[in-house]
Amino acid sequence: MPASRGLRGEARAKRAKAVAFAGGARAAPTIDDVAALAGVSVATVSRVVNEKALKRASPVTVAKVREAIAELDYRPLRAGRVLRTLKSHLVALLIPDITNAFYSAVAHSVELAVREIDYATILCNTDESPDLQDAYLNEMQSHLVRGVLLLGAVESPGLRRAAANRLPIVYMNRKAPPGLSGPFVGIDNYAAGQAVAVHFIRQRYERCGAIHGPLHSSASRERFEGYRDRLAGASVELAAADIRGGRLTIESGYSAAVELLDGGARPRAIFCANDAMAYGAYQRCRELGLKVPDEVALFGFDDNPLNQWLAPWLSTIHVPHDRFGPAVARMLCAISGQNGEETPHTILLPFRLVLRASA
Amino acid sequence: MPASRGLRGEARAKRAKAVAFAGGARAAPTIDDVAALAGVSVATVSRVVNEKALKRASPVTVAKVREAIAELDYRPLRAGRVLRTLKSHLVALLIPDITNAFYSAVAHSVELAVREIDYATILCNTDESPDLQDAYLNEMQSHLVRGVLLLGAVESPGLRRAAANRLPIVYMNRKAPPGLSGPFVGIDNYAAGQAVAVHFIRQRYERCGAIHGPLHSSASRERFEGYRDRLAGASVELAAADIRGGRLTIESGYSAAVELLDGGARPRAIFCANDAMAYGAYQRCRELGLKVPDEVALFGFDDNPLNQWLAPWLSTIHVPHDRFGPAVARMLCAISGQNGEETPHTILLPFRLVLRASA
DNA sequence: TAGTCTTAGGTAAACGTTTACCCTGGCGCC
DNA sequence: GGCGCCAGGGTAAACGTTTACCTAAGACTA
Repeated sequence: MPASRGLRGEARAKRAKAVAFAGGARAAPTIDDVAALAGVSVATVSRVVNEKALKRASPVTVAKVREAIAELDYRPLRAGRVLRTLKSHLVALLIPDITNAFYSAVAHSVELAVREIDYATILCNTDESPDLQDAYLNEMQSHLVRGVLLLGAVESPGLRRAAANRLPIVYMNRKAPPGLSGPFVGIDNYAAGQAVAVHFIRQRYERCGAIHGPLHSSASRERFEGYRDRLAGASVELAAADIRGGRLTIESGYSAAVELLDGGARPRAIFCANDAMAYGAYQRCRELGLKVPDEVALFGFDDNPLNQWLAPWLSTIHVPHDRFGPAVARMLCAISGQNGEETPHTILLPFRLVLRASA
Repeated sequence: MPASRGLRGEARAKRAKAVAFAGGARAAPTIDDVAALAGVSVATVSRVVNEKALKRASPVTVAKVREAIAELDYRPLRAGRVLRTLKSHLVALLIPDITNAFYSAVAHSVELAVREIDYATILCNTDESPDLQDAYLNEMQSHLVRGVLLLGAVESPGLRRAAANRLPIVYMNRKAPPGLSGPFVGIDNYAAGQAVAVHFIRQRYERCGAIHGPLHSSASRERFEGYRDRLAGASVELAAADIRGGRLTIESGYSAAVELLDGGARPRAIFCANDAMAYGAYQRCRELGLKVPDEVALFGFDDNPLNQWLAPWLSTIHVPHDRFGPAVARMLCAISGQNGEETPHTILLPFRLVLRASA
């Protein structure tokens, strides 16, 4: 039925003419324009563009099409492709706070790795808020994202709904909330907590303290539990009075330290849930004139790249932020390529103790 | 012609049946499903969804539609809308390095503000590379982004092409490269550089130095020139020997400081192009046993939020990162709403000197 | 009462792709 | 010579929306 073909052709011709007359911004060329210029059908152009079924076109045809594409500076519109295939080339990165050095390092790694497999990253700051997380989860579904990279998941109704809808979610750093499950990439926080305890034990610190993060976060909880359990196993004192908790911010670390260091007797070493909290604790130590680490040793978590320059007094757990990206990329590939290869359920990254002792 | 209607209906019915049998993941509901359930036409559903021409539906119809939407958990697919309107709800944020504290603070602000006007942000790390910048520029055009927020533009052929294609670009922090123009949001770097000079003059520092950034970046260049010119105006010495340049990294700042502080005589104060470079310079001072700021005063730029805690010795220019987002949002609105309101060509944000002097 | 306006809503085309299917001509095989 | 097969490529439907246009029925006016 050439009617349809004719209509299309006409519409295009009209537009081309309008452009010629108006002399304004050139309307973006479509696949039809390319087909017309190359003297082939749109199907052929599509095949060339997608390098798919390329054997179905003779070399000379391919060349003609390529030439036309170059001449028109043709770029296939994503929306058309998405609508047709019902698959986008987008992933969403949900992140508590891009301002946090550790998270932004992970974001960097993710963006790089994901781009390599030809996806674009939508940045979503959740601010640890369940409502925001849900809003994003909803919106991302309507974008047909290929995956949601959930860095620092929090419990929320929308998360359960999304999981029920089979939205492909990869949990990063923090495992899925209780009752849910899904692929995870991150370190073994429990083991890391234990490692800190072992270090403290080796140092013969007799009285140890802890400033832990929110215990609803598996990451915070496990690193604290590993630390606590290992210490208990070695009969090193971790008194309730030497434990404080808070949010993973500098201010929160400061407040906790204010309480922890008020009396005469104080812990010889404190394990903080992340570097930021350790910075806050450090501030308090300085106010009290306590030398770090000689009088009070602080141990952080994440290893902010700035530590080397600005916090040479801080020992910490190095989390390999640059390996998050490749790991999630692997998972994304496994998820979309349903070809047998099972999606790995967990990718555990190695961590490393970084010991610093400068004044 | 009910044939078309019938076809659609049939297709849907088939799918629904398939789902019922397979019991697998429910296919996402479409606008047709909603229309069918509510007993109205798709046009009506669309009107309700878009709150557009809402007066064209009676309250009872609107209620019916809303109910159906809720029951089906319907979320309109972006791709359909984009294809039809040829407008997306996406903006691209091109950023040299999300890992840099200043840039990530700006990214945070942008994401927040842009989300408020219902856009999603695509994160693109350019790493200051012209090639990467061009690759992104291309890709973003095919995404039909509503705007490209170009933080730290670098010269590149693709940038010129994109500008010629009328891609709406907002230059942030760094102005458009020579020969190009476009809306800009950022501070008056020249004035900021002058302000630092004025401060040094007031402090009666007699010998001043500078570690500047890449001079092809308008931001780096202007802040250096403002500083240099103002110093010259007050006949304060800024000898060529006391000037070094480099990339905006800690390591680069360190190297520059190594050269600047090697001899016996040395500048009393050094203006660094950003905080990171100042951190590097600080490290060198410590190695040389020089007290900061008592023996060597360091001045940075950007005001990393960590400074307060980790670098109390660093005076700096506070750049209001949280105001970038609202500013670009305003520009984006002006760009898309072609209704008379001219796009402001420049939004200058206020800066502020932050003076710190702790040991 | 005929004409005009408004209100409420339906119809179908169009956006740019991809891809299942169809077609045609040439070649090898029996 | 009839047959199947393959390579190369075209046709048109379909993806889910939005929206210009159409319609029908009531309300108002002259």
